[in-house]
Amino acid sequence: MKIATWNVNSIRVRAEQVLKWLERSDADVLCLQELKTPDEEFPYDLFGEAGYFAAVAGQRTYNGVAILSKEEPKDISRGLSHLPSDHPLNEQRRIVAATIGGVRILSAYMPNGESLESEKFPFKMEFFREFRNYLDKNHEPDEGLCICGDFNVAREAIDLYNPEERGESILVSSKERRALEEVLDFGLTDAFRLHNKEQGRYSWWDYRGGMYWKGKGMRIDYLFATRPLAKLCAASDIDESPRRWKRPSDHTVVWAEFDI
DNA sequence: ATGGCGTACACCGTACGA
Repeated sequence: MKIATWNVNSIRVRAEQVLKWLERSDADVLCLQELKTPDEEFPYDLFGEAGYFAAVAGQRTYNGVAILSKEEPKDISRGLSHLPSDHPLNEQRRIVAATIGGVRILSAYMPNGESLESEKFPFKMEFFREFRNYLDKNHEPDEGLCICGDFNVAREAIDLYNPEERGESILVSSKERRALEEVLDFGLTDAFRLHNKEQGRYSWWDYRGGMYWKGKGMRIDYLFATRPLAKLCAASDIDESPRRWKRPSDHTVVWAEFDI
């Protein structure tokens, strides 16, 4: 089972690229973030014709997440379901979960936070805390659970190009890193790092200044697996090729292959 | 990198992303 994740920065703009990547990769599951599109405008038919079901939690203009899968998704859940649906953390469509081929899959788009001083920063921290609570209330670490998405945090110095200059700033601050590690402490393994130990492997590059072509990016998109699932991870990587296509998303694809 | 790009919605600019 090949599982992947991709922040597409508008599904309406990137639909043909998603199709192209699915055809090339033959992925069984693709988690998507930043659809920027309401449910009724999601291109269900395009992916349906290619043999993929879609579990969608869409929203106009901002956010929006989905899971594409060859097998029909079961028990679809939207948002941080341990909180009320009208809770402030559930106003933005950032979480969708479904069971596919016996594996619980989660597509997550964590808040950016803007800056450490921004009023959006406490929202980011609260979202991380409640994300961990969601895991504790809905899952056990011995289950087959795969959490995919854009976490908007670079885990370590090797996950960004300029760790010294950046110091304590958004996406790399000790507060954000601690919040992400608390999510991982549920019992999750970073699937990319199982098979790739080197520094300088990124999943996002700023559009401005041609940062991709300068090799200056960050690893902020992840595929996390519970231990029993991680043991079955035969391969994983970041596929940079979509970042070189015409009119690309600023993020690229992270994927992992499991022997199931 | 932080005016430098891209997307959405609307309007001919503003909000937001990371």
